[in-house]
Amino acid sequence: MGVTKTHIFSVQQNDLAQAAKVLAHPARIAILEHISKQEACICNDLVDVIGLAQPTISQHLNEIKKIGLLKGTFEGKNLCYCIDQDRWMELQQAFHDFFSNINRNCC
Amino acid sequence: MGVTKTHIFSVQQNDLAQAAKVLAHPARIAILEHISKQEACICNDLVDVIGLAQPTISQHLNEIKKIGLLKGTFEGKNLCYCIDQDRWMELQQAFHDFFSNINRNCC
DNA sequence: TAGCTTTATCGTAATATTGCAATATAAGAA
DNA sequence: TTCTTATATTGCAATATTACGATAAAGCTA
Repeated sequence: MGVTKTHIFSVQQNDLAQAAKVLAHPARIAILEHISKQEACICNDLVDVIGLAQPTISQHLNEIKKIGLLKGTFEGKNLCYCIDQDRWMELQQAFHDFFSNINRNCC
Repeated sequence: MGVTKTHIFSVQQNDLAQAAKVLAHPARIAILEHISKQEACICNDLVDVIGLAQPTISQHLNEIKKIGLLKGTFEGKNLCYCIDQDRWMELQQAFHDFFSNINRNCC
C-alpha cells in the first residue's frame, strides 16, 4: 500500500492535488518566487540563493517543470528557466475556484 | 537525507508549503469539497462518499485539522466536522498573494 | 448491564519524497 | 584538444506518506 488511489477521484481533484504537491515544499515556493523576480534565471544562481545542493535544486526544478509551470531555454551553456504565464494563470484559477466554492456551513 | 530543510526558508514560505501539502492529496480535496456542500457532516458519511477505509479517512481529517481548516464538534456519538471560515479565508488569501506576485518575465 | 455504532489509535507494509556525493553530459574558453 | 563551468542523472540513505486490519474508546439503545 502507501500508494494514492487516484482512480477513485475526479480528474479535477487529482489535478489540483498534483499542483498542490508541487507547491508543498518551501524550496519550490522559494524557487518560483525567485524566478518571478528576475528578468532571466540561471540555475547556478539558485544554488546560492536557496541554499541547497545543485542536484537537489535540479530535482526541484524538474518537479516544477513536470506540471508545466516552467519553460527552460538553453542560452549557450547557461539555462534560462522562466515561468509559463498561461499555466500559471490556469493553476491560479484552479486554486481560486477551489477556495471560492466553499459554502458557509454549521458550527 | 529525506528531511525537508525548513530552517533555510522563511516562515511564509514554510506556511504556504505546509498548507499546500494538505491540499496535495485528492482525498483531502474531495473531503473538503464534500464537507463544504453539507450543512453538517458525519465522518461515517465520508467513508461511503470518498471510498477509503475509515481509519484512512480519520487520518486525512486529522491532517486537515492540523492546519486549522476544520473544527470538529461532537454531537453525541456523532461528530460534526466543519470548515473554519477564518482559516479558510486566510489560506485563500495566502494562495492568492502567491499567485499574484509573479512578474511577467523573459522567454 | 450488554450490545451496537461511530470515531480514534496502533501497528505495519508499501511506496514516495528529500537530499546529496559522485559522476555524466554538454557547451564555451584557452 | 584540454580545461572550466553549468546542469542533469545515478545511486543511495533517511524520513515521510498512504493505506488498512485490528483494536480501543466513548456514547447511545435496549
